Amino acid sequence: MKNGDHLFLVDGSGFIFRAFHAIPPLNRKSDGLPVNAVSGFCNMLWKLLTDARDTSVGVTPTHFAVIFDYSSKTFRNELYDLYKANRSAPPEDLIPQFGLIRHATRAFNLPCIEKEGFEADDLIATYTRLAEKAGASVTIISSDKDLMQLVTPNVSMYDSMKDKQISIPEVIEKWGVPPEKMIDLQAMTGDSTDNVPGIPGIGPKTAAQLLEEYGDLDTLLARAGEIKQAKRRENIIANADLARLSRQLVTLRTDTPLDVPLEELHLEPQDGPRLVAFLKAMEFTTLTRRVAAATDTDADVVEPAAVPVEWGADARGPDLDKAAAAPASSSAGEAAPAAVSQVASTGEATDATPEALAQSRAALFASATIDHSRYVAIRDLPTLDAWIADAKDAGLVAFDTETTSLDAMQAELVGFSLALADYGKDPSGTVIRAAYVPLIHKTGVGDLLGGGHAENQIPVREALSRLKVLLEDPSVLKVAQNLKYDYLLMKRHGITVQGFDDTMLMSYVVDAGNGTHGMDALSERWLGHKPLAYKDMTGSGKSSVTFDYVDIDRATAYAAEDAEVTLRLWHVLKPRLVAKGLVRVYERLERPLVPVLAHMEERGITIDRQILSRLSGELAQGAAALEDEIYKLAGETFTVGSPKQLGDILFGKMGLPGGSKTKTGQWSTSAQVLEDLAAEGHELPRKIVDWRQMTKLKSTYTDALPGFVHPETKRVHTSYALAATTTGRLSSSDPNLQNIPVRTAEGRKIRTAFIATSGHKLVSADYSQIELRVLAHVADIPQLRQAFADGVDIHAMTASEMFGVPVAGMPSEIRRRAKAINFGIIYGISAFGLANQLSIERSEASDYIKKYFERFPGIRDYMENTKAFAREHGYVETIFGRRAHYPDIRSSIPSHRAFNERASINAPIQGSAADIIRRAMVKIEPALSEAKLSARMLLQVHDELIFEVEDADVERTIPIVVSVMENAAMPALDMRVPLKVDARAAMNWDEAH
DNA sequence: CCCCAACCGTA
DNA sequence: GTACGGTTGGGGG
Repeated sequence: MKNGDHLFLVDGSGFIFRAFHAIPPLNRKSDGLPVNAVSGFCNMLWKLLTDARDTSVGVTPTHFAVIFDYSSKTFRNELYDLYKANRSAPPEDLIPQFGLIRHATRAFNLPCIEKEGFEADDLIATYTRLAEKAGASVTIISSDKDLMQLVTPNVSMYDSMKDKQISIPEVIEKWGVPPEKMIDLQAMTGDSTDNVPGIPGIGPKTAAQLLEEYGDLDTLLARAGEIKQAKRRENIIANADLARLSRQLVTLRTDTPLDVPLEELHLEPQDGPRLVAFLKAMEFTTLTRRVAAATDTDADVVEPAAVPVEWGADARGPDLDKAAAAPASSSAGEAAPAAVSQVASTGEATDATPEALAQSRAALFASATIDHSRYVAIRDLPTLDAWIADAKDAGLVAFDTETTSLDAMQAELVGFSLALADYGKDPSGTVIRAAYVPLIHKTGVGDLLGGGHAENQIPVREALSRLKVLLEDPSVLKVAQNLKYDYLLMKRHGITVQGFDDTMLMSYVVDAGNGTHGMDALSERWLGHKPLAYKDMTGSGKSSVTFDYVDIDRATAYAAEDAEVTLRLWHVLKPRLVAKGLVRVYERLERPLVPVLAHMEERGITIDRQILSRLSGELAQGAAALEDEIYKLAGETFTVGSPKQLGDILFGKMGLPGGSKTKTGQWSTSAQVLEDLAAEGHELPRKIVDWRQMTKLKSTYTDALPGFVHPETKRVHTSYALAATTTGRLSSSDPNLQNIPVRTAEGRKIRTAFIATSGHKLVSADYSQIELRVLAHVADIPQLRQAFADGVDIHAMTASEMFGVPVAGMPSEIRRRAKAINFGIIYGISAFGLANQLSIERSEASDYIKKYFERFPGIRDYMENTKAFAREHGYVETIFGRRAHYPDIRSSIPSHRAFNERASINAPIQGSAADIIRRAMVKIEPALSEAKLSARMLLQVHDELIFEVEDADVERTIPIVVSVMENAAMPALDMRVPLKVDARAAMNWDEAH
């Protein structure tokens, strides 16, 4: 080895642990062998061997080795028998991968180095110093802090998962000390994962500070008596020996006897067939293809290698070894003769009634095997036209799009898939066929530059013109999973889908509360089939590609399968909807909301970035100033945002009385606890509360929102989830516009940044007390009904009933308590919760509840009846018949049971209110267009709708919106309580609200 | 890279 | 005490 050479040393043992946790589970298709870490390892090696210059390492290796730990017992155990004693056994799925990774290393033609009695880190240290002495530079592929002591101007580390080089400045940035002081720092802080003791109470911050002051550990120990803080001084003096022992443990040995001399680490050329054989055995198709291409190997003629699998001490049996050696299954999708897959026959009778036919078809569609090899890619117009004609004949087609993004406003259409059922003479003759229409797939893989347009794809415009005819024909039922996404995407291409069903929403109506409603979950639940994973097509994380870079055969298997699964799910779910009497809920509260929400998302809302940027600056200044004061009060710097560190300061160092504990046993530092401490006159907690508010507003809102401004529309487009909650509420994300601050004056400033475009106003219309009104209706409480009919202050009325105080001149504290009780009722009240909310004794809260039930016995009846209903049926219902399931309501664990009881008391109230605003939303667009008004609905925040309205239309819009909302329950239901809506117009959301 | 815990914003 | 989603810190070993 000579000057200018570059040695790469991979910390194989470190990598495998980190990769195992960092990379999602990946199992070999043919036998389920876990291979996620092996996959990450192979991809990393390949990248370094071919592409190192393009990573942040920036150089090409001349020498290369992978280093492993030999076993857990090393010379360090002789120094300290507890070294690494608290390591638990590795996860079961990791065990076979240890051996596989060594096989992988050899398949890559790289030295695989380990030595009994030494850790990988010692071998790395020894090679590193030898290479350095020879004039070479070294890159250690690891992010382990234990190796940072090796960093010098010639030696750096590389975190391959973050593509981050770790040199001297990075070490200083992270630890506050240069690499040569890392040993002393680690000796002081210790390491709980390796069971290195260190000095108790000294963390990295303190250690760095002490090293800064005293230079090194020995000096510090010698002069420990000078330390001002009494506790710290005693600690260090008492534990000096532990620190010295720890230093021995963390010091890496640079004199490890080497079996493989440095010279033999010289990088040799790849053995293409050998590596391909290994990768084929692992069934890493993408990497196999890449390696085959780069090494000029014909992958088709290479047999998969026979790789033995070691399951460790408690092996799962030899059959896995056999399976491991078996050849990989052939890949799907090449020139299939026909796109048909036979639906399995269950021998069910074919009764003539529609219900019976549907039931027997449901069983058939649920029980077939899915065969990817039968899918076709449609790559010419005549074929597409034929499929569309067949879809029109059938009157039913499953439809799915493939795109470049989860964000429908930014996504580019890459292709689409269709699935059709030909029912045949009787159900057992039914066949499903599915096809994918690739539109803009590229050749080559995404991470190589360029990649041209793949051949034989129908031009997008032609395909869309044919698709438009199908999608806009209301007589053909389009079935999709999460149609809102595809609807919005198609709308952006000038296509308005008409005549559709959505399997996600069907599932949601049937099963809210019973698991999620994504396609993979539904497929497993109803079809017993696990569809191909999107991640397996595109990869994930930094190395992922967009779907247009997935090769067309694989894309066809994936996309056509999605359409087929959707079609099958529809056949299973539709009869269930009928059988449970939920068709009306689906058709009136779910399906019609798809276009309504898609339109709202497409419109978006304007935000004023200047306002946010100014607020951001103010918050940054405020937070920085508070930080200074916080450090001063704490007597040291620390990460204010870390509840753990904060807890140590407040309740350890400063000795303040701790309030509650979190479920992990940490002292809670919640706002409630800090407020209590502040009330006792402590300065620091108040500052923390203020700091938290400022940083919260900054990070969650003022900093984040501008990032959501769409590059073309210049507006913010949230995404509403229709099937995410158990109760029937919507949720909003990316960004969440349902949690924009309003309670504090500081927070409300953020709302001023939500503005109407010029010539327009924002109109906000919100239901007043809708949940209490629903409660008054469902529980039929005379006093509540009367109060709402009379329009009196409901909380004051409650207080008056309970405490005998007249409404006029009601003290605010009494009203506050009544208000908390009213909310508590809606939440399925408990004495514990009410006591917490009001900061009173539980016994006092109990008395309140008792009193409340005496005055409003109908509410106790409602709560008891609801619990009994939930226990009997496993679900509860809203006033419109929507169901929310609570499968754990019969749990034998009292706390779980109580939780489910409270939730099932809340669900009919929250859910009925959600149903009401859903009905309003469905009715509002037709009402506005009937009145020829320009108002456009933009946002929903559970009990509030926000519109953007031309100035001239504002006055006429408000009464229409109010009327639609107040009458939204009708005619389905005549409520015993009036609904009340307040509406206002202004330039921004803060003033309109 | 991903997940959890803690915290906090909304109705 | 209900229902959500987002951010940060910290762990994994």
